[in-house]
Amino acid sequence: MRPVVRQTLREQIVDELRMAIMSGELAPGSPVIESELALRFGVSRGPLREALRVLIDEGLLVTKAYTGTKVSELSLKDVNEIFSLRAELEIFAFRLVWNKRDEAYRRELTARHETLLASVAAGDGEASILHELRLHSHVYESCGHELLLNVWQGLRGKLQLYWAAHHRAHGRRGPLRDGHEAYVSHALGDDLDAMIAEVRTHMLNGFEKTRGFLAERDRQEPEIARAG
Amino acid sequence: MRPVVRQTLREQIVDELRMAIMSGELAPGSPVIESELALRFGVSRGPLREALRVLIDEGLLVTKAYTGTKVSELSLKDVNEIFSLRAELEIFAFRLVWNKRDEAYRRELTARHETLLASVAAGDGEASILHELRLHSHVYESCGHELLLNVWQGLRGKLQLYWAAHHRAHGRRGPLRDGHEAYVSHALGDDLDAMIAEVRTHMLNGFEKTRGFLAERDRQEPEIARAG
DNA sequence: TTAAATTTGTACGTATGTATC
DNA sequence: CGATACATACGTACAAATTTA
Repeated sequence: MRPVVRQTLREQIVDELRMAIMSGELAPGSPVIESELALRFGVSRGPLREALRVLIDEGLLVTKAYTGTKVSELSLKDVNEIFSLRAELEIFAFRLVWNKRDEAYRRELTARHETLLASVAAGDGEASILHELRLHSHVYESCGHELLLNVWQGLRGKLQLYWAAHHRAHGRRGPLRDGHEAYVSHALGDDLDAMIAEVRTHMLNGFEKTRGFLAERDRQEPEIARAG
Repeated sequence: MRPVVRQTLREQIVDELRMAIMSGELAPGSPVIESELALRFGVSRGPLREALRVLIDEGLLVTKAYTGTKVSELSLKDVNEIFSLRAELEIFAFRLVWNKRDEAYRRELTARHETLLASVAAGDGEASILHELRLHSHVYESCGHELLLNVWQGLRGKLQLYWAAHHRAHGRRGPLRDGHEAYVSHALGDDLDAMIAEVRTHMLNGFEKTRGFLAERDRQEPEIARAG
């Protein structure tokens, strides 16, 4: 017999909804109506409302009392703040892990990079997003600082939400590039200061690469021009 | 007439419960039974469960499915992680605000320090906890980084929960000291590197001051010795 | 195994605030 | 401005699932 799903309904709903949001299946700005979702998931409104509350607290949904709930839309300021804070957190994580790096650390980091390279080579944008985040997660998982890992996972969700939207908007046309050779080689090397500099450069690049897209998006839909 | 409380019941419950937890009225480890609370607050299970979910996500409550919920108990590792992460975040905040400090910044910082000094002089431990956290909050509020402020407020809640327990355990005996003269004077000064060094020292001191208490507590209650 | 305690889930109704016509 | 539609917010009552003693 199977383990019968040892999760509460709320937990299952949270997982499925989070997946749907972060994959872009539920696009940023989409209305999220609890009565509809309850029907779709085949559950009552109680556990569904609790699941929504979890995602609201995570920042993946935004809600206004008595009015409605929708998937978060990230502003340029949000993305800037995510990248700038990420730089500090990731540098801290590398400082913590630096002298504890062992063979397992190096193997796993290399493996994740190769997985990323494979998805990039295959032109799979969806997978590339996941694998890039998985590559960066490695240092947080390795540094032994649970609180830091938690904070990172909160940022990670919003980043993935943004990138999924980015990817959907730009389609899967065009070749992907990796851009993590320096990151990985420094993370395996012996120069901590160089690693720190690389993280700062990497985050700046990440922000610059994305600001153009957001600026364009906000120009195309300046105010939604009161159109329903 | 007053604005009639423009809050939902859930928001009111979250605020009141958070206050009760952080003030120590609900001690760490205390069981939290939703049917009891619903009765006490005079509300139904719906909004109460949603309020509990918010506090669980904040880390102030811990829960196990189908079993129960209780107020979080911080371990030595938790406190260590909070202080170490805090150092990084607060240094980042000072970097951001450093060249934007104006007269309002200096006035407010000085005012908060004087408020703290007053409560210390009055021997009011409860108030001193709040005012110390308020003093440290200032740089996060001033730096213009909303995400950073959010992360800090998450940490702040757990810190306050811990300190309230600390204060209750040690009683209000003994004189309090402030220890923020160097912090404030550097925060008003012109040497950013000195400020950064001071933050690191300050956090180390904060952790060292508290580790003794936690070690003692864990020695007194080693395993709760299967006593109900 | 049973029983108790607690959470978890369902169903349905009403109230309230918001937005829009 | 008023009326109305809509979605959330809240309440009650009951049933089911899970863990622990």
